[in-house]
Amino acid sequence: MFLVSEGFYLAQVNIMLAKYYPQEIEKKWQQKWAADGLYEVTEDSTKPKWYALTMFPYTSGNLHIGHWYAMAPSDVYARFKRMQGYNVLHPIGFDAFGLPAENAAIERGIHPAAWTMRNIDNMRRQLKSLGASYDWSREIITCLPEYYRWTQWLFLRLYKAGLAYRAKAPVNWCPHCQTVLANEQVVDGRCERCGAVVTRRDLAQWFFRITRYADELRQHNDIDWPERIKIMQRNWVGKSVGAEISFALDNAGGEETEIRVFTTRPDTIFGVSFMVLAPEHPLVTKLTLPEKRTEVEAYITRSRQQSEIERLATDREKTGVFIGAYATNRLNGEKVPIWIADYVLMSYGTGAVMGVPAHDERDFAFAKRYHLPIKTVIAPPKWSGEELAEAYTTPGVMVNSGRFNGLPSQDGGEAVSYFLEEKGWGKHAVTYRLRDWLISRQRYWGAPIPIIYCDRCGIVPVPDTDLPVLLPENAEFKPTGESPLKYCESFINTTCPVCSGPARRETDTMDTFMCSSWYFLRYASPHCDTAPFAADKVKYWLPVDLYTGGAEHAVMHLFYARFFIKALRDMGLVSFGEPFRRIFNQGTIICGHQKMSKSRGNVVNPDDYVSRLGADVVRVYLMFMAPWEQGGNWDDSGVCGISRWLNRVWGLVVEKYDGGSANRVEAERELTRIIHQTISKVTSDLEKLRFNTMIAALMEFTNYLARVSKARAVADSAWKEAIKTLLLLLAPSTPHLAEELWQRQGYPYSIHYQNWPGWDEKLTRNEATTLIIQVNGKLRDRITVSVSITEDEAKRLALGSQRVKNYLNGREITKMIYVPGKLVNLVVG
RNA sequence: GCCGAAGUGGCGGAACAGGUAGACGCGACAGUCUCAAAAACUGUUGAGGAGCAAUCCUCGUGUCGGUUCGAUUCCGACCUUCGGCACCA
Repeated sequence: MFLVSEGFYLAQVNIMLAKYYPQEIEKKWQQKWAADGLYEVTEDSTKPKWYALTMFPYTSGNLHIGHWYAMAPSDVYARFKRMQGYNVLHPIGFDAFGLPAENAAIERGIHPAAWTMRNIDNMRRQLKSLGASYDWSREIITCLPEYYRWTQWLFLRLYKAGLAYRAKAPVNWCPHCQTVLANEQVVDGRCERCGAVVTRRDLAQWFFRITRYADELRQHNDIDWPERIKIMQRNWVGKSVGAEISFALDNAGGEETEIRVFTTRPDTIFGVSFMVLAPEHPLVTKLTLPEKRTEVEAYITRSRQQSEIERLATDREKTGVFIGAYATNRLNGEKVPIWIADYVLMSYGTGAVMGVPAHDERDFAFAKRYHLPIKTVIAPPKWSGEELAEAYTTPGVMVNSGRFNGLPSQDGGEAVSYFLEEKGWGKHAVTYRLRDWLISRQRYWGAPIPIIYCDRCGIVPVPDTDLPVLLPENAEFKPTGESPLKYCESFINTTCPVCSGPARRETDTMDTFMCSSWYFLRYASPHCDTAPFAADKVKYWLPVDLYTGGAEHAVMHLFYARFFIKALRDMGLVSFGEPFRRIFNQGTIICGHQKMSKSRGNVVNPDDYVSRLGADVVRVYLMFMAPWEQGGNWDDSGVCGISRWLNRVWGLVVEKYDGGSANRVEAERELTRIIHQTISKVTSDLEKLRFNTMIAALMEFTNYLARVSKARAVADSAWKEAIKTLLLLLAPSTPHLAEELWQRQGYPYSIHYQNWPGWDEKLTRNEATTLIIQVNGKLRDRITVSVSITEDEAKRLALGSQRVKNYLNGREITKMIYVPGKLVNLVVG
């Protein structure tokens, strides 16, 4: 190890030039790059653009090695693209509003703004030490008024486009965070942030009409996204195609005449033997017979008390209550009993289902439990009229279905739907699982919703000219279950922009996912003060070419951002419909084969390694330990291996090479071949984001060069060319080391704007190869041959091999397989 | 339960349009240097076996089958791990 104590370093200072001392060169180059604005970019129509974006970090205080894992390889790729001649936008910023900051600030008794800004200072210092090629002049911080002014502006655009509305609805309430949550932030009935069990509340809240884009959000046309994320988004939208069907009510004197249900299986309508309403369904109180009232009300109370988790448990036995009323299946005139059961959800479809026990597992279980009739109307293959042992849910042929008998399920469903439409008893229908996005939060640390309530004028949007609606600094922000802004008199009291009468401000703040739904647009013109973004700059830079980050945002950030862009497109504010052309999810980094966590005490702090070993070493190690998408295990001795390697690289370049001028054709031809092979391998690995094998190729190249150096095998000029290539290939991965050695070799500043080396395919080809000789598929001999060997020659060599003869034992060869230039397989009986 | 990804030396991982399994690195062992240690450098390192030796043989990519001249790679079943979905009518 080159690790040295400070004292030792000072004593050895006279030999420093010969040693790799990353701390020194890294600081030096970082300062120079910053002073020169090396990575600051402007629009340039002469170059192709590349927008390389890494998900911006949340301002939690300290960047851990997981952040590095997200940022180092993506920076390597951005640098690679820059050397390939792209005009690369590689920005960074901070996602700064939100609950964790607020909670942490409360715990520590300081203001969230102070806490957040202090964290940003530290994180900025950490990020700079990584040596990433960020354009710091474009830094954005979402909690500053100059940013959230435009978040509010965008809220108002959505409001004016009819995409933001206020409604009273049962919403998810996190009792720990003391705020409502969007559906996307509830995971298995628990708060996505803190894990508390979520309860229901009826509150008037602001929603975004994301459901209007349900169909488009299911499609991922012309974008290169991980299959996993596309599937999650599609599942989240949850599109179901089927029919909405009306069942007749004939309760004498009642005003209600029908129950509407949604089904994906209109072909099973003749199998309906009961109806089920959600306990919260508005018809329940109207239809329940007096003698059933007590029992029904008790059931409703019980299901209300149940938590989401209990209600969502799938292995629970189905329960329900008959309410005493009947509905009529208009297709066959049958009267069926109406039940309520909590397996039917008010929030989906019409909140009512038709019970077809023969062809639905849930209905089957329910019918068995309450002894309801099970009537087969879709015949399984080879069915001969016997009772079904379990629900038959796959397609079949319609039976016991009157005029529809004999139709296969698919066609039958269509036929039934058309028939219903004809009669006015129903229609084709599509239902989505996706709900509108609830964006109100009853917490302090967020952008205020720019809305004013006036007794005379009602809901009045804040005029653009009055933006931003500033978050008051002096508010008491401890959570109470209501927005802290409610108690801030100076904030809440205002005048109506329409009638100038006294009015009150909306006191809720916005979900922080709103801030991150458009930040990638802001980077194009981060200081624009007349609009959230300058249209021409967005036109130049967007969409993002490669967006990298964790997979945990599949149905939150990535989903919301897509919605935003589609809405902005429809308002004419942007000209594209997808924000991110390609998405790549890196894996998770662990330590000691366990997830890193403060409680386990296994959190790896990059600062320690950067100060001891250098940022270049950390960058390379993160890339080398495993494929990027897989994540990996942080290992202290592994990182030392990288240190050793970079030391050897340093030595190889700095040491005097004296190869004379002798003409050594063979060795130089081999060197040329290996250089070209390495360029080819490194380039294609980088394109595929296969950083681990890219580094391995560079290590092999270094090992090879070490042998060449030791043998003084090639002339000085050839050696110089080899070293030049090595440095260029290293530049994206080890920017400081490469820049330093580049300068020492006398090349012009900066290596990071040099052209990426090209290669000649012809020169990568080997002259000799190893021919594999097999007998019955087992390796028996290897012979070095020319790559241009003919089939006959290869077979002759195979048959001539003494080792092969030992195996043949005089047996007859029945077949010979030849793979050109690679292998001969002799098959014997 | 359903869908998806993955199981390779002591460890992280290479190699898969089917064709030399274990690149590269870590660790370990041995050596050089040193009074010694660290660092650095050099060599060995899948398992088992034969030989003084150079060498050679057998087995080996989660398990069991199949296809094939040949399977880590393709097919089928199963086991394990990790993700995602899960009363959505």
